[in-house]
Amino acid sequence: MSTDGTGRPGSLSRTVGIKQVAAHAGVSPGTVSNVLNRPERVAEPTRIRVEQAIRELGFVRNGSASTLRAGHSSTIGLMVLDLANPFFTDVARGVEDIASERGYAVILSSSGESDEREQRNLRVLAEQRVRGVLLTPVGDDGEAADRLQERGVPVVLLDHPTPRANQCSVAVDDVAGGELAVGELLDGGARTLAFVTGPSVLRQCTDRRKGALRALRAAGLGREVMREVTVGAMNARSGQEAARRLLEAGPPLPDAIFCANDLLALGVLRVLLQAGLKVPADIALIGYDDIEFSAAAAVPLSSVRQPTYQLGRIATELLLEECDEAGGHAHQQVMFQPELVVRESSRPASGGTAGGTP
Amino acid sequence: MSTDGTGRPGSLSRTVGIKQVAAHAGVSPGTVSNVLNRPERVAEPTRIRVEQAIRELGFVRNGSASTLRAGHSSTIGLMVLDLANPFFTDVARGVEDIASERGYAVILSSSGESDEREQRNLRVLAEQRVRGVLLTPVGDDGEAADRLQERGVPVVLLDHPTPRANQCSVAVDDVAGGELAVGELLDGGARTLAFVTGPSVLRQCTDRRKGALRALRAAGLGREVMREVTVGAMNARSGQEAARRLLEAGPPLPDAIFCANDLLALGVLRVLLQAGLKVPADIALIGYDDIEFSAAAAVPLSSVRQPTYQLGRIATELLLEECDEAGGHAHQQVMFQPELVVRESSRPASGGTAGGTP
DNA sequence: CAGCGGGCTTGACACGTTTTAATTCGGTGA
DNA sequence: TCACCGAATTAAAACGTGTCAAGCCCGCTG
Repeated sequence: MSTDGTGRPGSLSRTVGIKQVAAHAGVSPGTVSNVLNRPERVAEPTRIRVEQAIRELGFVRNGSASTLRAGHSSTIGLMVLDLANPFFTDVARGVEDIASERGYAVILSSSGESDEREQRNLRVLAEQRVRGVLLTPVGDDGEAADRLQERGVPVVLLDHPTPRANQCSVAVDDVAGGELAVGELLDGGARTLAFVTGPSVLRQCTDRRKGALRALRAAGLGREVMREVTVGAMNARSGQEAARRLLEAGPPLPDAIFCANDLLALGVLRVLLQAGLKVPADIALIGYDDIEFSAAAAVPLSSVRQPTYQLGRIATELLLEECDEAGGHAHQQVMFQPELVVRESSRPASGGTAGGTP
Repeated sequence: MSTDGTGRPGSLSRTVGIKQVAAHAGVSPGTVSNVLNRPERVAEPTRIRVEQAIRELGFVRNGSASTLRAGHSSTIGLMVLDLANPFFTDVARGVEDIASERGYAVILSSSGESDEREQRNLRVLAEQRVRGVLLTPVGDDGEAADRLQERGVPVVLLDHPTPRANQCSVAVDDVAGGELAVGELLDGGARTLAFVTGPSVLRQCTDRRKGALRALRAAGLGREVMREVTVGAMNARSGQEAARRLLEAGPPLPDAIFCANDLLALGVLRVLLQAGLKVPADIALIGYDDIEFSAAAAVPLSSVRQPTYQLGRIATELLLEECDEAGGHAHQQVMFQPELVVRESSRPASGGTAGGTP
């Protein structure tokens, strides 16, 4: 009874490893490893015996040892700007679906729009020797991505286009989106605007602004008709702050407000309504992302829809392709087009049940 | 420029490990390890030399090797029911704040309310040899937690009370919360109710139901006045489905609806308004969790607030305490009390300023 | 029957870090 | 002068798995 195969009668046989399994099944450790990694190479009866031993001992493979030996783990990192933003949780769903389909696990991480936290968390991913990283970067310089790639970690930029040919990216045309949004507001009759936006280090913000300006130009308006309100984060709380600043600024309120995302817009909406303003009659409003809650807001929010879930899926597919095919991988820059979703918040004139694009 | 310090000009610098650093600094690998883990044990000048070598070579420690040697990593796992639920992302914020404060990284994972995914993801965490796990379990039997604990992985149950004295848990009294919610509806004059809820494997659902029934009893009403609508998931889409089922069921609509969480409630609200019903005049509504979007809904949603962020913080503190103090850790079961938040959706009598849809 | 080849299995080493015991070295008290 | 001390550093032995060359067994062919 004392011969449990470990040869260490004195100590309680703690961690069960590949060796214990091997002893219990009467094979060598190498064979157990083969059962785990290339089952086709091992004869049926042996395989079954080993699998049974695995079950009986409750063996779970030690990922660190695997990773150490292989040089990389079977995990990918996903770094987003804000986990509390439904946009990113939708993306994450797409990522997880594809990854788990292919046998990869996902380490989810959020930079909270902070450069410093981005760096810290990327370092953790690097220490974990993740197989690859999906990154929505805070800054625009791509330095973080470069450092990882130099180290041999494939990176796919997520919701961030890149001009460089040596990396993959998946994004949505935010300039076009901004143009759509402001175009809609102008179509609704607005002549003065406000643009509520987050930190300018976020490409999403600057691109959507660029699109907004383009729409103004197309309508023959100067950029001076658009007041800009910049806040520190792209969430509802900051949206409220922005709206308060707008209201405090004085009576000549803009005809309409374009918010760089829906969270900001929901915050703005809340303060406007509390102030007794009618949306869109007194002031029109449009957001960006078309998160689920926008449709259910106090005034259903017009927005710009992105293929969120697809974004995550495609990015993950590209990343895993890059991981699997060592050299022969052609980098791609994928760009989706956004879609205008008109609800009640953007059009004072057309109060229609059957909204939709003209 | 070709002399990058590695001495291998031809190939892209091989993986730089502790050995390369040691060679570059003219010390032994052991000393480098000491610099990383117990800097106080190494003399000032050597330490500085090593630190410089680390910077020059761009060394990042190989986490798998550390983990392998130590037997466990410096990461904790956080497994929630649904990442798309703002309740859980708030909790996650609390977890991350404490964890990173203590030098731990967090692996975020979601079971999507699926038993199978919970198991699969817990296995991944086990393979990664996480230091401990924060778990909001899908089932009620605690079997998953047991298996981990047997393997020596500390587990703290999150948003899930436990009667067992051998594990920690942090939770909010959902029975009391359910009672508060239905009490509010009854106070508003409702005499017939509907309870919209998710799968009964979720303790949150069954406890809130229990509280609801308790409130009915307290008001001298029988449980037959409360119709139950059970859907497959606790999100807005399922809420919409529930509301449709309620409407299709026929004319004698209940006076009020209690939803097991705010996502369900938002979905319900949307369908009710689309059907031309006035909330709360025609039908009152209350949710649970008090997520941020509830206050901004078409009809501001009454709800039951939980100390979400605190939940994450306390749970993490307990977990890390259990990890650090090997034996001398006293298990605790923490239970918070929820708080009723009354807005417009729950009281037909107390007329709000603005109502329903335009 | 010898030789051969193919399918399975084995054994041993390497991965990068931590840790323990051992070593060096200059200094100090007896 | 010597033994001894403490501080700083080193050498070497793990940790559990994957890999790969080598070995084994068996049936088949010449």
